[in-house]
Formats: sequence, C-alpha cells, structure tokens
Amino acid sequence: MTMNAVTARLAFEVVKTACSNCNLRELCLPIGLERDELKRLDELVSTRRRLKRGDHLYRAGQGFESIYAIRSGFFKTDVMIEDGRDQVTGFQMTGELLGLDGISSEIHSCNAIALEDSEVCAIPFLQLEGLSRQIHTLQHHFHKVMSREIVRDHGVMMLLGTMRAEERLAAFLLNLSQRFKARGYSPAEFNLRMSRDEIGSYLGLKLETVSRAFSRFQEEGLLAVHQRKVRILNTAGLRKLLTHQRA
Amino acid sequence: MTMNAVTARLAFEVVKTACSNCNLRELCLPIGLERDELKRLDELVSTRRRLKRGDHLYRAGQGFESIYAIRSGFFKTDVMIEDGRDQVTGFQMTGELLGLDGISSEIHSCNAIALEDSEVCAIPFLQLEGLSRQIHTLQHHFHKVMSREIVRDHGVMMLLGTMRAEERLAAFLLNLSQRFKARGYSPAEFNLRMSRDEIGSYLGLKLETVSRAFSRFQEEGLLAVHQRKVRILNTAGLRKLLTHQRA
DNA sequence: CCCTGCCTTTGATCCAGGTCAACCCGGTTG
DNA sequence: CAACCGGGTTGACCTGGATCAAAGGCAGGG
Repeated sequence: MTMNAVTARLAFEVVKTACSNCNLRELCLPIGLERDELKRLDELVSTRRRLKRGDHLYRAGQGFESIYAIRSGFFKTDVMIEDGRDQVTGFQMTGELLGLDGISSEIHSCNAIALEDSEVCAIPFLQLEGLSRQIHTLQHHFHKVMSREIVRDHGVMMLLGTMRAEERLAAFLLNLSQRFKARGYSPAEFNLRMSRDEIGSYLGLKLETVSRAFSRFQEEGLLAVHQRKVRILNTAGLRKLLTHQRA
Repeated sequence: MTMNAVTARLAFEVVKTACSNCNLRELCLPIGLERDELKRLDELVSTRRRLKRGDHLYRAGQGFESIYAIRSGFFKTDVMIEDGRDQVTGFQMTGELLGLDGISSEIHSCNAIALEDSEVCAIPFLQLEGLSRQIHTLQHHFHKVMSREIVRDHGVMMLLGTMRAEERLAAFLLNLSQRFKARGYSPAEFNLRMSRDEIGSYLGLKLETVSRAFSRFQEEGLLAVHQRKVRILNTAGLRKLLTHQRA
C-alpha cells in the first residue's frame, strides 16, 4: 500500500464517520474534548444508520445497546399504553441524543421514529461508559446531557400541568425557533416536520385545538402559517402569552 | 489510642454515616458494590443533613454541588415560572436521589422541599464522578438511576397528556402503593404526606377535583380515605381504571 | 377550653377544549 | 382527467374539570 493509498483511506474514513470532522461537534457529545480524546471517541462512533421518513430507529421493548446522535434529520419519540393511547414525549433534532431511556432497564421504553429522512451515529453504550471512565470531560458532558433531558421533561410537565392551549403552542413554537437558531437556521421561518396530530399529542391537545390555535395566532398577527410552513412575525407577542397570561 | 478506642471510633462513624451499614443500600446508590468499593463510597457520603417538615433541601437558582440520597422522610420537587404558577414534578421517598436536575447547568432548576422531618446524605457530585470513573458498577448504576428518572418523567407526561382525572389519581395511588411495598411497608394502607393541592399540582388537576375523585373512589368501594389516611380496598379495580377506560 | 387557621369536602355554575361532522386542499394513482 | 386520500381547517355542540362559594374537621396556641 502506498502512502497515498493510506492517506486516501484515512480521508475516506474521516469523511465517513469521524466526530472530529463533524460540523455538529459543538452541539453533540464531543463538546470540549481535546484532539486526541476526540480521536478515541471517533473509534466508538463507527456505525452510521440512515433512516427514511417513517422508519423506526428503535421500538419500545427492544433491547438497548447504543445511544444515537442525530447527524441530520428530525425525530419524534413516543410512549404507548396497552389501550392504544400514546403520547409524544419529544421531538429531537440535529446534534441531540436519542436512546437514553433504554439505559435504565436495558430495554427501550419508547419508540423513536424519523419524521424526515435522517442519519444517526450509533454509539455503543458500554463502550461509551468505558471511554468516559477515561475522559473526565466526556463523562461530565454526558451527565449534563442526561440531566438536561430531565430538566426538559420538567418543563414539559409544567406545560402539560399548568398551561392553556395557546400558551402551550406558543411555548412549543418558541422552543423550536430557538433550537433552529442554535443550529444556524432562521429562528423566524421554518417547516414543521410533524403533523397537527403529533403536535397535539406532545402538547396534550387534540389536533383540532392545535389547528384553531394556529389560526388564532395568525388572526392576531403573531405568525403566518400555511400548512407546515411557519413564519413567526412577533416573537415578543408570543413570549408575552407565556409569562403574562393568568393571575 | 488503644485498639478499643479505634474500634469504638470506627463503630461510631459507621453508625453515623456509612452506606455499608445503611439498610437502604439495596435501594440506593450502593447497589451491587463490593465490600471495599462500598468503603470508598462511604468516604464521599460524609455529610448528613436533617430537615424539618417544610424545609428546603435546595432551591431553584442555587448553585449545584451535591446530589442527595434520602435516608428517611419524604420530599416533593417543584418548578415555578415567573407569574407564580408552579408544578410539582415529583415526590421522592427513602432511597431515592434528589438533585439530578442541577447537573446540567450547575444550578438547581427546581425546589426540593421536605414534606416530613427527613434526613439526607449529601454526595459531592464531582467526587461521585471521580469514584464512578474507578468503579464501573457504580458508574453504571448511576446512569441507570438517571435514565430511570427520564423514563419516569415520560410516564408523567403520558399521564398529564392523555389521562382523565380519575385515571390520574388511580395511577398515582398505585405508584405510591408499589413504592411503599418496595420499602417493606404495607402497599394497601398508608398516609399521604402531601396535601390535596400538591397532589393536584402533580397530576395537573385542581385540589377540588382531587378531593372529588377520592370521594368517588370511596363510594365505589375502591378505597377508604379519611383525610390523608388511605386504605386501598380493590387494587385490581384501580388498575382496571387505568387500562380499560376509553376507546 | 376555645380560638384561629389550614386543609378538606361538597354543591352550583361556567367555560376551554373535546367531540362530531363537513369541507378543503395538494399530491398521487388509475 | 377524475377519483382518491391523508392531512388541515372550520363550525356547532357537549362535557369534564375549573371556578366560586360555603361549611365542616383537625391541630396548634393561648
């Protein structure tokens, strides 16, 4: 093998999977790692998976062995009870981790479904634990990610427990907006990847209620909606809905 | 110092704080640790804190440095938004951990309040991370605990998003019952440590609705309630409310 | 012992959001 | 092109739980 062939091979692999070369490394697990630490993480994250819209990344009941970092695309997670009722527990986008629910019992407790064609990096969990025993920064960052998920869930509980329909939708839109912004997209104009029904499930509302709330926001000049295309016209107005309403 | 003095001193310390001697060690962080590992955990868990009913263990906004294992007593955690609305995010009992919300930003995001006189073990988080880099079992168990919290939160989201008032209360009571049972108490008869208002906040209901649901359950012979004293008479009936109801 | 204050229960009324139903719109198929 | 189909919107009506109000325990303090 010539030197060039080696270089080419390395270059190929880097393009193929490396965290060290991923433009999400500031959003994702590698945050704060040194060059050589990053390389060791690269070794774990060797398998990618492509999913088409509608595909399951994993299902409730399946054995757990990896967590997944979203490289591109958009997901929802949901839980189901026997009688068929289900609840969307979250929407995940680029750079976010999926699968943390599986750690506790080594069995996934929810479904993760791609809402658009997506790509994820699979990170074998036991190996991640091994590496994070060696790299303090990685360990600490991983703990922060899990804790952030807990805090996020508390926010959703607050939303579901105390807010009225329009407040919920406003909170939802502001959250999406802020996350798009953090990824370099417009915070004001975006396409929803999920149906009214899925938004409703997440927010504890029926799809008709979600639709009506959208229409109301439009009437009030807070935003322009057409199907799944949303443009926020008055962020402050939306924000005021959240804080100010109620006694 | 005589040998006896040394022994006595050790015995004193063991009684005072050691995980190795704690009758909760099968419920709490030490699960699965070897004798010598346990000893090293003991060294971290040196500070105890006693709280009286109503005391805050920590408050939202305070800096985070330790997580807490409940040694005895009963807690609630809640989050608040500017306009004064608050949401109880959980009730914690013996052997459960508090403070995981603080890891993500190094600032606590919720309040933890004792609902009865209680005692907790403070575990400095950075030291816990250090030790769990050395003790694989401890690391893994800690990850499971965090993950379990996420799964629990998803359950609450399901409850808040899809269940009707009586289903919520049934789910709540069954959950409490099961947790008392796991601690060696009667699963059928217990004292609620929280007010109707706090139950309502947790379940996304008003206190009057909670009270009415209790009365209804009593009429239907599912349980006997008097103020905070609850006796479950028909567990299967309560369980059926959960699964069967609705289309 | 009574008083005070908090918690709980219960009744009467109201309303936000659920339910049911019709229609619309854009994309796809035969 | 028509027929179809899976969202999305909109209207009319209904209901579960919120709200408002009153009264009944129970615990703690003087």
